[in-house]
Amino acid sequence: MAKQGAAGSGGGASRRRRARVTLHEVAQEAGTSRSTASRALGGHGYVAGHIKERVRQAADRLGYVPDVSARTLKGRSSKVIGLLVSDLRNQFYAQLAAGVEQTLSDAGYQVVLVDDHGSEERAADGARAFVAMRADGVLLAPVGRTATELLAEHGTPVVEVDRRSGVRGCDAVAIDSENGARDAVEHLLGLGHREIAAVVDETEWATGKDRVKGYRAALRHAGVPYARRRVLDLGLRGRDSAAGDELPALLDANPGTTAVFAANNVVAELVWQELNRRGLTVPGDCSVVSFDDETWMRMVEPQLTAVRQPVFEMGSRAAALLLERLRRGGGRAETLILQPELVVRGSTSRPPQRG
Amino acid sequence: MAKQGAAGSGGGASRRRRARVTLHEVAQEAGTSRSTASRALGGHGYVAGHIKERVRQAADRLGYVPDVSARTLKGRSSKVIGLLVSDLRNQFYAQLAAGVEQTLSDAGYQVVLVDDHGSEERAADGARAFVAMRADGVLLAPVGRTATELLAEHGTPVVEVDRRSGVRGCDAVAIDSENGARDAVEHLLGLGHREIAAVVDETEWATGKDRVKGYRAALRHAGVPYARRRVLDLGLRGRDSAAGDELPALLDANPGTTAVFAANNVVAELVWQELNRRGLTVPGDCSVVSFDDETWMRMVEPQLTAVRQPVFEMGSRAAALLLERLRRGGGRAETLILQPELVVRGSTSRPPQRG
DNA sequence: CTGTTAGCGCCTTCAC
DNA sequence: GTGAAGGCGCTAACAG
Repeated sequence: MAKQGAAGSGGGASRRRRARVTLHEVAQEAGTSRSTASRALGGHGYVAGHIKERVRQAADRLGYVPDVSARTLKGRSSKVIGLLVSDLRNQFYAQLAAGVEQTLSDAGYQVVLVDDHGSEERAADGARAFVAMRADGVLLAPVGRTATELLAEHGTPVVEVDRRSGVRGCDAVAIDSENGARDAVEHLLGLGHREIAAVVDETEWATGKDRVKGYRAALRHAGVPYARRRVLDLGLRGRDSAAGDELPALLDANPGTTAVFAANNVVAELVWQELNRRGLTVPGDCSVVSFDDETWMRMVEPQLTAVRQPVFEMGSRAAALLLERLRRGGGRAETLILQPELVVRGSTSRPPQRG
Repeated sequence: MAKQGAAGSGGGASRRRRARVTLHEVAQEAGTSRSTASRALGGHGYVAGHIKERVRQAADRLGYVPDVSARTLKGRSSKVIGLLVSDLRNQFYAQLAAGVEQTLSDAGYQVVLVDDHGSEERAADGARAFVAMRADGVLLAPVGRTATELLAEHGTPVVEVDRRSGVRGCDAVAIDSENGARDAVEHLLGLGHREIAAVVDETEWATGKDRVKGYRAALRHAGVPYARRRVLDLGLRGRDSAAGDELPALLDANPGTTAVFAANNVVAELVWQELNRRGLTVPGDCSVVSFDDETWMRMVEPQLTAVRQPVFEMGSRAAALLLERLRRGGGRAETLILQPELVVRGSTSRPPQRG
């Protein structure tokens, strides 16, 4: 699989790390004291114009880059924000991270990324690392509550993204899952579907719970009876294993099913594949709606009807909220709810006529 | 789109950041000096067993977390590695980042993520930030050479991923693009195709250049003439705009085209959509091979024949190579070439018979 | 306007 | 075995 290639032009990697250029040397080069040099570069306090210029040039000439550790230690902000996601390979989190990164780097912050792979322990380790680095704040996408608590303990400002753990009221940004799910299911009901299955990942957090809530609300509102056996909770196992046989079992147990509501991109993928495997046509035999709209859903034929979540935006909004909190300091915790949007495409139609 | 939600349980976010617990306080609590406490926690030097225990407990009780800035300043490693990618929204880079993150966090390092959005300037800023943070090393995925040069200048170890800029021979990990492309095109030739179009993103870096090279090598080897007009270089514009009309123009100008080689996931997407738009069936009217295998390629019908790259692995290998370099210090620069693998699926078949 | 002084939190000699 | 002292690089007081 891998072979050792020819080495590069050589010698390069062997160059020893050069001694770092410090403010002291810049000052010497410019013929001033360190504090003056500091002021000249930092732009604070009084410095004569020509001196400032001289220092700047010296810094440039020497390739001076201020040392963040020293600055941070001195008590100023670290300009670091922690970002904890639970699976970067999932496009959802990748988009989220991209949104976060953009906003933060525009504001001059650095993003430290931790992927906990759904492990509460890794999440806690990440949180500790953020504290150790004196992160100015942290963004937390779904993980347990230990990380949140740990950070709260240390007084690090936290914004939760895509879920609300309810720990101390810290700030949060989330999608209106209940509403989105309700829209999706009402769309199916409006087309005439009555036996609608729901496939979920987890129902422990608000995210999953609310989607089921929305599903039930839509049914109730339409006077369609809710049946527990039509709801499958894969319990995060779906993420690793190939969902085993629970999904097939669901379909087998409910042969009358004419539509499936998939509560996120991971389960949508499983549903789509299972229907294909069975040779069922979509939407002819079975309609499908997904909560979350990924690339592949617009590439397949028919394209999937989906609840589009502004994921990138959610990331940048969360980052902005955190920055705002840093600026303002205290104050009431805020929760921002973003509305998703149902995009009707080809995977939903009227249910097949019963023979 | 967004509305202000109800505030949380209140007061939480307003808690002022508590004064950080320092080694000094731990020492006091344990009734020792700071140096002893330091040794006890660090596990270096001589400390009496019971004292060590006492210090540990004190630290626990107080929730002590050592300060990285101070440690870094003191001259020890920052335990930070920079990661620069050019587009986190692209699954390719997200996977790469995931691989990097996993390996580094397993090794106790923190990952600072910068997304330069293809801008050389942002890349340079990122590089400077890495230097400022005293990053122990940096991983660079495609960007110009300024970032690499800047880091080399400061003596920061760099591993280039998915491309080789050739700057000083720094370490690199890449996919064998030429071979992969050649495999893909030979597969098409083997099926009987003669008029094969190639669509590329860029030909400035080894990555794109080598894929075209592989394409040409396959043709040459099969004695099929190479025609410049069958090669389209979208020049990274494809990433932003909807590829404008260059792709349609390519197909119009080469009506005899029976197969397309798409040099990466971005162009593959464009090609797939364009063929669909034209109502051409795949592979009936036109075969398609993609370099890079994304989720959607296995969801569509027919599934795409693709050159699978071990992207996640490339990330973790690059990270491992960097760690190795940090351990060893100097030595010859190394380049690791990973072999991709052609996965034949449904989007390729024999060319249509000419009427 | 500029230089001197002090100290952020940690670790590492060096004496005891 | 343990404590005292110094300094990493920077900046905020304070003198001058």
